Amino acid sequence: MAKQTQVTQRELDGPGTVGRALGILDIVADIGRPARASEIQAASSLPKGTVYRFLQTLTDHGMLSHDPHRRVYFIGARLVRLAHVAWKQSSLAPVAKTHLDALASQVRQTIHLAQLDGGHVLYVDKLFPSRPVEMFSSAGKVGPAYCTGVGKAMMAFLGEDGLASVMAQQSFYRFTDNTLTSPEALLADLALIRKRGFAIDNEEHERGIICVAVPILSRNRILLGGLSITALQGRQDFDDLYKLVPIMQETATRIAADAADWRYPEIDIETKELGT
Amino acid sequence: MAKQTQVTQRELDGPGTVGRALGILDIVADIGRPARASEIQAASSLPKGTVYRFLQTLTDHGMLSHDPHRRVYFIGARLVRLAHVAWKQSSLAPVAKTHLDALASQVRQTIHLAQLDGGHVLYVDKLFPSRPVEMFSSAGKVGPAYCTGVGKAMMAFLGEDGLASVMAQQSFYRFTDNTLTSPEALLADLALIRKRGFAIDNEEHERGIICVAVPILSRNRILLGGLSITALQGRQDFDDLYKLVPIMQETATRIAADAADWRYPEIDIETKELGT
DNA sequence: GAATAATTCTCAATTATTGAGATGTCAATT
DNA sequence: AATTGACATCTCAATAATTGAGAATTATTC
Repeated sequence: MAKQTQVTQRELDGPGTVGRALGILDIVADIGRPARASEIQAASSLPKGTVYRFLQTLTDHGMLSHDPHRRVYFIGARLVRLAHVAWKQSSLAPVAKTHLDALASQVRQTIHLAQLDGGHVLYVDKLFPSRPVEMFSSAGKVGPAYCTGVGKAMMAFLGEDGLASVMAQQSFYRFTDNTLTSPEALLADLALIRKRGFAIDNEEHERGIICVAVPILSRNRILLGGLSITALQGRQDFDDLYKLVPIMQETATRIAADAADWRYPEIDIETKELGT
Repeated sequence: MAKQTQVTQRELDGPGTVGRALGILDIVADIGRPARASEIQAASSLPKGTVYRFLQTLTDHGMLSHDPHRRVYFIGARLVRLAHVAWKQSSLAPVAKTHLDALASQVRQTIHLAQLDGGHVLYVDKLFPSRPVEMFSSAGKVGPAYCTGVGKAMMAFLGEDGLASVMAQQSFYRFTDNTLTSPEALLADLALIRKRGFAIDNEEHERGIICVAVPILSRNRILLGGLSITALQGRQDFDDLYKLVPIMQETATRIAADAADWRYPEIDIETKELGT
């Protein structure tokens, strides 16, 4: 139960067999390493037999893998396949790629592309100018919404209903001295962000890390995602970052425009080229 | 129903609510683009009501996303998060990374890292020397096993039971003139591969593409994955590729050795560093 | 090798799933 | 505009699958 990975407990009880099964899946993902059945059952609120049965079912269906030797279960490779599809069709990353590349070549700083998922920030792409890109290693990571630049930038442009739901899922854990730890403080900041059009993170999540972030909004102002540029406190200050906001906003606009056209292509020819 | 994406129909009937739900998930993934409910229901063998209910359930749980305007469902972003975990803990990619980088810098050719999943080849990493790396865009892709280098390299070193199951899932669709289109031909090739220790793909999947591939085997000869180097027919021939086999095998050995140590770390400190 | 923990199995009661059809909703067409 | 047809959602009683406590089995620890 690491503070970071605080994924709001999904409803594991009541009706809904599939919901419960997916809950097990989440528990395994939260544990984040191969886990024993007993451990998983302890983390769940379900009776022994049920959990063991679910583990078998999920394993049979490839959602989990099972190492009989060590007697551990872990997230199965089948999900990697599903994720490929997910990432391609349900994330902004493919659409944003060219625009982010362009941005990266200009600003030469770490850029994150993120979306909201279940009240948390889901990073779908990351550009780090010096090192090449690390594959999934950053895409797929989740982070808190209330204390990150992208998180706040996105929350600020959420509809009333959506915002309420996301707010309810924030833990307000104090990561640093600057972390906003109350709904009131956060809402105040969100109002400001909405007004000026971008968010800042002043070491609220991690000491020494500051960033600016802008939302990515569709033409009809629907929130699509967020985009941030990160810097190390000391090496750069907010005055430097502020200068980047216009170009970031322009990038966001371009991404949104492309997203409108590309998000639901009628025919999606799978990139033919593939090795062997 | 593209020929490429021929994923064997999973059991959608009989007992097993979760199985059926996951089947729906697969159907959506197979379609590969946002799909209407009716389309999904048609692809399934389940009655209307059931499918619609599953779609709602899966959407509620974030496995699918739903665009009410266009009335389409598509794979949800939540899977991207799960996949991050999957990729990290259930794929060879993180472990293999350094070794593949080393290999890439020496051979300067396209390298694929793959694993077997449900009878198909699941690519978990790809190194393309010239362009940097494209994120998920290649990881997560699936390909046929019977007509690709890695696929055959892996099949050749499968246990009897495992091989039977994988064989049963091959479509033997003829992609090119060289494609092996019968179990017999394939088995003969597998015997040869087992003997000499590596596989070749002589334009069996795609015209003009040739490759060599080696299996990645644990110390106790358990199949972990496969590794291939691709070339364009004409620019290079097999004599060139054969020269690479030793270094590939050495890389495979190193990966296997690391995998034994790293695959199930007791404590897995999530890479702390993460933007904002 | 005994003791303890972890996992699998058993089985009747229960309850959630089912699915055919009726109802509601949207979009295109005449 | 109004009608049509396709699509999506909802209803509800019968059914069949899930459930879960506990026993039996298997591994692991001391």
